[in-house]
This record gives sequence, structure tokens and C-alpha cells, in this order.
Amino acid sequence: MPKARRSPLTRERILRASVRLADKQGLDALSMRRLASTLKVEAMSLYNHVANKDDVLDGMVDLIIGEITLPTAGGDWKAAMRARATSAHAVMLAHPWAPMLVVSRISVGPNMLRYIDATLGTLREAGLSWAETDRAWNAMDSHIYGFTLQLQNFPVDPEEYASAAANYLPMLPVEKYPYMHELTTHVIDGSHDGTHDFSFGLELILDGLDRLRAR
Amino acid sequence: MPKARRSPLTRERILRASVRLADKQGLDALSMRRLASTLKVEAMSLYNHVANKDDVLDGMVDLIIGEITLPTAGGDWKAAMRARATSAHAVMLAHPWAPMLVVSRISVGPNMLRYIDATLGTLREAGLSWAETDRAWNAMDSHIYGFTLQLQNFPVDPEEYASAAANYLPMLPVEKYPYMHELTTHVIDGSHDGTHDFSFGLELILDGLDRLRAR
DNA sequence: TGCTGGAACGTACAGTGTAAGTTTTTGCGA
DNA sequence: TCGCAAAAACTTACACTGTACGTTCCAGCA
Repeated sequence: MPKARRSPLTRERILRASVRLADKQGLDALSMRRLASTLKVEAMSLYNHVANKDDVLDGMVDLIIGEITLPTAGGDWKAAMRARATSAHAVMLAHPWAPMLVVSRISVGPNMLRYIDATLGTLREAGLSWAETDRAWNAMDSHIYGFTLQLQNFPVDPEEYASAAANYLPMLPVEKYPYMHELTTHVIDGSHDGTHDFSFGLELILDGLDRLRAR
Repeated sequence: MPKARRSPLTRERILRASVRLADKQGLDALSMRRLASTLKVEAMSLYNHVANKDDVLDGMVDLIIGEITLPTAGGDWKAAMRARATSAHAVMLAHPWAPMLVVSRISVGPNMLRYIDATLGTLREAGLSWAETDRAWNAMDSHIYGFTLQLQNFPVDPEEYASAAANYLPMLPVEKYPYMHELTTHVIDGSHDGTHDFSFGLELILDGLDRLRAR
């Protein structure tokens, strides 16, 4: 008689479940007990496969970094950088817990290392010096993480933003905060949609790098 | 007989103690009980002056935002933006817990509002449209927060970095991560100090904005 | 058939934020 | 100076956290 054998717990399954849970319920909801329960297991059983909660978080980061499309050196470096930044941004929007986690720990997972190496390679082969490559990489990543983190405090939908702005307006008296007040009115009346454009800052950086390269 | 009267607890004192504790012991060490004990008081007494822990965190953010030197419109906008970005960066280095908190919550404290208003005003008076002002502000802040957050995972001291790099090198086999490997060797031998320069990315953005303005 | 190693389980502990109830301290009017 | 009300501190309690430690179960091999 074939007994219902429990499907084996693995590090892989645990990490996938973590990502799913954090995506759906938020990072705060990710506790070892809750994670275990989604896998129909007790909390302590997880520790047979992962070292501790930090290990889980590290694993989650490397897992989703693997979703970013890698740039390839040799072709149009600007297009490659634009593509990788946009992809990274999109991945982090799909996993809102990710940017916070990425910037608050040193990641040395295989996906992360490959991702960094591909980025450095593209910049270097585009003609930047090593120091420029390092700083260009850092500047672009600052934009990616900084922008994505800031975006998470804003309603993405322009209409939603307009109505949210209307609610905020009373907190912004003209005499105290004249510029915020006026900017907000422009958002409300639709003459500025208030959308923060990821590519705006990105293109400033890319153009600047291009001029650096030309010299 | 004059009894030793306890100095009165206030929201102000609580927030200052929070900042001090977080500066010294890190944000993780900031619990309501520990915070209370530094004030020689029980945890629940704090709730007579602050709504809850989130209120404390919000207050801490606004407190340190007040340390940033405000830009003023009318003069050299680029110098003003450079000064405010550098000041913001410096403040966040002095309070390493700050950037994380700032980007993970919507701040509407008086200091924050004044800070934003001054920034928007300077950009607007420099000749940018409202949409450009909004996006320029966002791009610069992305750099400030993103850069500062990334910096916190790196040893600040170049020598420290060089020796840390030597430790990392074995994790970066040439055949798998050729570019990271070579960059690391340059850091080790001192031909590139590995320092990530805050002004590098900032100037790229400022120059880009200047060209935008000129058009 | 019995043993062994691995994996899941159960219990326990120190810590968290904070609701609710109790006691102490303080400032003020009589 | 006294008495009292209100403010503020304290105490207890609860549900939750990560995880150390010890027990139990079970599949695969001798």
C-alpha cells in the first residue's frame, strides 16, 4: 500500500515559497512559522535546509536577481545598460520587498555575481577606465535602487495620484510651502501627471557617461 | 526635603534619545523597552507622549532632516543643489539608519516639507518646467538615497577596502567572473582605490539638468 | 528484521509592540 | 496647608518573533 509520502522539503522550495509569500503578503508577513505553514510543515523543519532567516533572505535576493536580463558587452553599450536597468527596475517592482533587501545586505550569490560581472564587462568594453567603470556602475545602481524605493511610497496610477494630491493639499499651506503647493495643484488639475519617470534620471546618467567616454 | 524630581518626559526628549540610541547601537537595537531604559523610565510611559513606535520613527526622520542645509533659490542653482545633496549625504552618513527609514515611509513632518519646498523652489526658479522640476528632484534624491544605502555595505576606508578585496578574491574565479576579478585586483594593488564617489553620479545628473535648462 | 541517519516535530526561552488597568506624582484652588 | 483632579509613570498580560535543544518518526540498507 503506497502511503502518501510527503514531498521532500528543499532549500529551493523554501526560497520559492518565501518569494511567493513576500510578494503576496509583504516582507513583514514573512516569518519562519508562516513560511513553514505555507509548506505544510513546522517552523523548525526549515532549519534542516536553511541556516537561519538571514540565509532565507539572502537566497530570496539571489533568486530574483536571476530574473534580470543580463547586458552583453560588444554591442551598443548604451542600449545594453538601458535594458539591464529597465529590467532590474521591472523585477523590483514585481518584488517590492527586493530593493530594501538588496541594499541592506552584501549579496554574493551566484546570480548576483554574474549580474555584476556582466554589467562591469559591458561598461569596460565600452571604453571606460576601471575607475570609471566602477563609478558608472555604482551611479546607475544608485538610480535603480533609489528610484525604485522612492516609487514605492507613491501611487503609481496618475489618476490615483491626482486624487491623493487633492487630499494632501490642505497640509500644504501656500504661505509656508509655496512651491509644493503649486506643484500639487498642477498634479490635481492634470497639467502635470506627477509620474516620476525612471528613464529621466537614467538618460541623464547615460548621456553623461557617453560624453565621458568620448573624451 | 526636596525630593529628586524627575525631569519631565517629552516627545522631544524621546525623539532625541531615539536618534542617539539608533546612532550608537543601530536601528535594530531601538526597541521601546531599551529606549525607555535610556530615559530611566518604563516602556509604556513613552506612550503618553508618542502614539506608537512608527510615530517615533517618523519623528526621528523629521528630526535629522532638519540637519540638512536648505538650498535657496535665486543664486547659482547648481551650487545650491550640490550643497544640499552633499549635506543630505553627510547627514545620512552620520545617521546610518536614516536613508532606510526615509525611503520606507511617507514623511510629512515640517522639516521634510520645508526641505522639499526649498529644493523644488530652487529648481523651478532656475528655469525648469514643473514636470522637469519634479523629475529632477526625484532623480537627485534617487542618487542621494541609492548611493548612501549602497555605501553602507562597503568599508569606507580605502585601505580597509583593499584588504577586504583580497579576502573576496578567491570567491571570484577568473573564468567565471573575469571583470569582477580584474577590478578586484586593481583595488588590491592600489591602481584603483575602489572609492565610490558621491559627486561622480551627482555631477552627471547636474550637468544633464543644465543642458536641459539651456534648451 | 533490525539499525542508522536524516528529517520533521514539540517544547521552551528571551525578546518584540502595545492594550488595559493600577499606582504615583504633580500642580492648583480653597 | 490641605484635598483633589489630572497627568504621567508603572504593572501586567497577550500574541507574536527567531531559534536552541531534545524527541520521534521513517525510509533505505545490512
